[in-house]
Amino acid sequence: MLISSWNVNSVRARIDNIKSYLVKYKPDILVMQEIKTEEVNFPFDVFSSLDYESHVHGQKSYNGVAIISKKKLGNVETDIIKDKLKQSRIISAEVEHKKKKIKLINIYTPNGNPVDTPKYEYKKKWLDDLIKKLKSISKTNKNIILTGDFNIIPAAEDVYNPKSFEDDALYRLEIRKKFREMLSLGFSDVYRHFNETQEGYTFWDYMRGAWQKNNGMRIDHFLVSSSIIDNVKKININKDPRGGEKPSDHTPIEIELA
DNA sequence: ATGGCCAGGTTTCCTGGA
Repeated sequence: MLISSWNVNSVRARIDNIKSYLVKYKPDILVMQEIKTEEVNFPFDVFSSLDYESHVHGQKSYNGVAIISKKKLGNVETDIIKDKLKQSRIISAEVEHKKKKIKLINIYTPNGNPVDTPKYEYKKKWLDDLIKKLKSISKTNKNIILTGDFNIIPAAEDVYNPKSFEDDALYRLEIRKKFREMLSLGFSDVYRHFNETQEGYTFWDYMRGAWQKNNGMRIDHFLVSSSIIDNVKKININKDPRGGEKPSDHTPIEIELA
């Protein structure tokens, strides 16, 4: 089973890119972030014509997440975190794989910049609420896949210029600690599980020729429970879409479950 | 050495992104 996560930076502006990606790589499940549209304007028909069912937690202009799947999903929820600002940043569902009932959680963590503003406080609170929820879910379901745009650079090797990001909301020590806190609950950072030091950027800014210079960062992740890690055959950061026409600034990250 | 982008909506500027 191939599961992919991609911050598409507008599902409507990116629809041709997404279609090409689905046709070429045929993920069983694609979770998307920053769809930037309400459910009423979501292109359900495009995805159903490619045999995907769609589940959407939309929002006008900003944020918004969705899960599209070739496999039947159960128990879709969009409110497992109470979001004070009512932003659409999480959607979860259950999928069955090899007799395991897996809870798949798709997140779009707040960016948090600039750090001396309420935006940063919102990010910290949002991550604290997520961590609390992960703890409680873990009690009843041991098979969890947490994926999406975490807006966290976990370590120095995950950004082209760590020095300049020390006081950035994506890399501040306080934020990296929240990522470690998630790992301490028993999750594996799948990319680092398979790649000890190799860089694995998933985002390159549109500005300053970042893509051409490979000035990237690793902020999109797959975290899986210990019960799932042995099912993971491989993880791949698929750079093709980032190099294409009118790309998103993020590129898909994919895991293959055996 | 410096600045460089893109999307949506409130549309010819503003906000947000990372």
